[in-house]
Amino acid sequence: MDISPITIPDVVVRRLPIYARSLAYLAEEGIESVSSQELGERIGVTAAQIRKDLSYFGEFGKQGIGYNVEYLLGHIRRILGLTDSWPVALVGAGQLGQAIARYEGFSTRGINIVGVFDNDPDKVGMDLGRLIVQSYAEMAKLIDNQHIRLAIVAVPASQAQQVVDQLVEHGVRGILNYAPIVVQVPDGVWVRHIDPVALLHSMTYYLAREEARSHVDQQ
Amino acid sequence: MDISPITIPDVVVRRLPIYARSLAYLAEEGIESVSSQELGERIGVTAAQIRKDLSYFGEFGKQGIGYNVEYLLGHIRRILGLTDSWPVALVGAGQLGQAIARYEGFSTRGINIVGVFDNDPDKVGMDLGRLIVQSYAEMAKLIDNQHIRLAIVAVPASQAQQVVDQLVEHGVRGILNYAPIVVQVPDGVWVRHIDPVALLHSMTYYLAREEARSHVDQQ
DNA sequence: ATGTGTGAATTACTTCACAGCG
DNA sequence: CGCTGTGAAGTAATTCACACAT
Repeated sequence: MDISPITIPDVVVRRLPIYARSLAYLAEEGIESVSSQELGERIGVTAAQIRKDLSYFGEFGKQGIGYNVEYLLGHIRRILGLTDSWPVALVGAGQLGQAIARYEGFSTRGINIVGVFDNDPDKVGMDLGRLIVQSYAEMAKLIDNQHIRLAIVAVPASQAQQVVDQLVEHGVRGILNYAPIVVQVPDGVWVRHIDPVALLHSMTYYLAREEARSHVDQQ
Repeated sequence: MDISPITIPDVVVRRLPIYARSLAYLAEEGIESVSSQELGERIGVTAAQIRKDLSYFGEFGKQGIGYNVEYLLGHIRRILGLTDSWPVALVGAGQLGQAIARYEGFSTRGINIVGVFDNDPDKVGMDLGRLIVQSYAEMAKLIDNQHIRLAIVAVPASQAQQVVDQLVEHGVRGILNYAPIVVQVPDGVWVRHIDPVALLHSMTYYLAREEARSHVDQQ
């Protein structure tokens, strides 16, 4: 029934934003052309990987030259659906939620936080500069009315699942989850997790082994 | 020269902290035993994957029963080097750095932020509750004296590389980088990146396609 | 010359499926 | 029985290497 034959591997989709990010810096620097080799060195992937990844979507380079930075960046942005900015609901107005709400780096990259929500009555009404914390009731209305598809969850782990359930119920289809818990969502809903502690733990593994090794070496 | 034959795939190492996190919740709930099936359902991986991952490190389960939660958790913590807490330097005392400094979830999981540093004279001296912002000169001293191996970088992209260079120079071997740039490090130094915008962009890809599809369907 | 785009080869990762143990 | 641990089988992802375009 569906015509599109090949689905793009998720690993590739996850790399595209990194390519876009690096290309944006190159554009800022006024660099007009870049080879897969050069781009790869900047972001720590092989040239072949970049070429292969891009080949899923078309032919954007010129043999013997490389890629036109603006041209490729425009294409990747279009592929990622970043031609318009995306309205995003932010749930949780604690330390982390406040920092996210105040972070300037979202709007410059097509992410527009349109509401901050918390169920703590003490937080509702709080002024976060550009935004004022609202209740969950307002959240439901906003998502419905403005057709919000993306949300950031920055609530404690104990509340994350029920918040996600509510978001999904109202039509959110992509969730960036800062709570240290794997949330369950139905098919068709995307979740990405951010757990800084888990990332640190995946490094302590190597550091602990290195530490042990160097002690042995000293014997 | 080295005896250890098989090196563990990094994907496996990255999953261990997720297993540990989930096991810690199970322990809190008072659950004593868990099967790979049950654990897998909680965290969204297959039972076979969990068993295979664990098999790299030993045999921790009992046939017909499953895994003792405390026992397995203890083993994973030991594997990850989490028997003692890790001292960590935090660089950058902006909105994000402040939120990280105040976050309670580090200390409960073996990560102890022992210093916050910023090169902005206006920020140095700032009271962040448990910690006071110090200068980069103090940072170098602390890393040297306390033998700090882990750092969190929460400075603007433009400063990230030079901060990382300094950290590495003083002996830091694991870096959690919040700056939206891929930093270059020598061999033997580990870096993990957190870029919420890139994660959101990897979801807009799917949402944009879904959106387009539903419009076609309506014709 | 230089650097893309891509099938083929390789390597890495996941899942299967079942022997064996409690 | 139920569920682990694990070789074998099956997928997926990456890298190679080269024809071809500029």
